[in-house]
Amino acid sequence: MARWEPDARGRMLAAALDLFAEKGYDKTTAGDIAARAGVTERTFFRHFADKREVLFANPNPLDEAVVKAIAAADEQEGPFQMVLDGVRDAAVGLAEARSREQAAQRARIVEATPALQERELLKMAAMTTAAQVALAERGVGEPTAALAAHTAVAVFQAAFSRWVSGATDLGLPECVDEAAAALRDLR
Amino acid sequence: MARWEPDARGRMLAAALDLFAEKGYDKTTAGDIAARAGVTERTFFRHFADKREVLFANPNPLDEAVVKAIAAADEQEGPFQMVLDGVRDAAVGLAEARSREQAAQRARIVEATPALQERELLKMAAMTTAAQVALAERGVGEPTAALAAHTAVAVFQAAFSRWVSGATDLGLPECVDEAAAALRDLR
DNA sequence: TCCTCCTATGTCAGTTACTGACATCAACCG
DNA sequence: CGGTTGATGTCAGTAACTGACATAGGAGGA
Repeated sequence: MARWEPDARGRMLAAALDLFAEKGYDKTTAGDIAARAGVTERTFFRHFADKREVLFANPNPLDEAVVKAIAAADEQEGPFQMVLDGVRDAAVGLAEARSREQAAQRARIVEATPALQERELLKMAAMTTAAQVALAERGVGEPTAALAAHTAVAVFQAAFSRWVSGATDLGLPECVDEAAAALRDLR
Repeated sequence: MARWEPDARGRMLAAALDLFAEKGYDKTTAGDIAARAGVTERTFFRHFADKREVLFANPNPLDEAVVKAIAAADEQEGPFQMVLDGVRDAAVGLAEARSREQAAQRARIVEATPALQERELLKMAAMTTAAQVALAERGVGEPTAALAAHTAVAVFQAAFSRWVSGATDLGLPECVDEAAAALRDLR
């Protein structure tokens, strides 16, 4: 028999989501989450760098998909299109990992808490930087790489918020296509 | 005679900048800053919502310039151009308020500290949202407004980082122009 | 002139997010 | 069977905040 119940991490993840939805992020202490998961607070902080991270612990981060797509992109595609393809792949992956309702609940929690918005922004910025670096490796110089990356990520964010809002029946990847089309019409 | 030295806030602002540059953000406690400014820690937190805010307490925030410019924009300008004009105005304001060297020192501190990057990102996001709202008031719908705002802010960020890097002799507003031109060539 | 309210600050105790050091013990490995 | 490992517990400590209350110049009115 094991010394402890297995999957402490999974239990903490679930407990955190529940508690944040029930009482809100601010009124939930790290100790609360640990207690509901049947572990100590110290164990919580061994698994998650900080209280916010529990909402951002993602087994397959979006960055990867983006970087991979850029590395594999067709030679003659423009830099923006490269990142956009990557972002679309990431969207496919995300939609497979989470239902829209799950994503929406999480989004509601994040939206209600500035501290969590900050962290989300940081993750998006990491994705942007990753794309930038990947572009640089394909020979794209500054500031083109930065702009392409920022713009494509903006498309992703617009698509994501539209998907989550429930204003459309489209899937997340299709929302990306839609937002990309809107961008082309911009200017 | 006054009960306390005047301009406690200004002293804390200066002390914080000094200490962050000397010891780094993480190794500087709120108490350290307060002590150097000749006040108590409690007073520090009365002036700044949290330790990070001391680096972001800006008398005239960039948002304002952007919103104002969008509200005043020419009827026939496209939404992206409206935000871009606003962002350029903001750049003029920022360059007037701070020398490039001041901006660079601050940027170095922020760059070295994830917690500060998060806050910076949040401020940028606030600027984006403000622009989005201002566009909506001019009748621009979603997701166009979101994309225009995000893209223009990306231009600003690219311009700012180029200006601060010292890789060019251009002023900040001219860097914005340059980045905007690079964007037009993108696709 | 004196009284009163206002405001910025000080004082202090408390909560919560984290961190480091060390102990424990099932499981695994030779 | 004994030694090692790894996930967890325990405990003490630091630092970021927060709320409640005290203090005393200064401004304004009676």
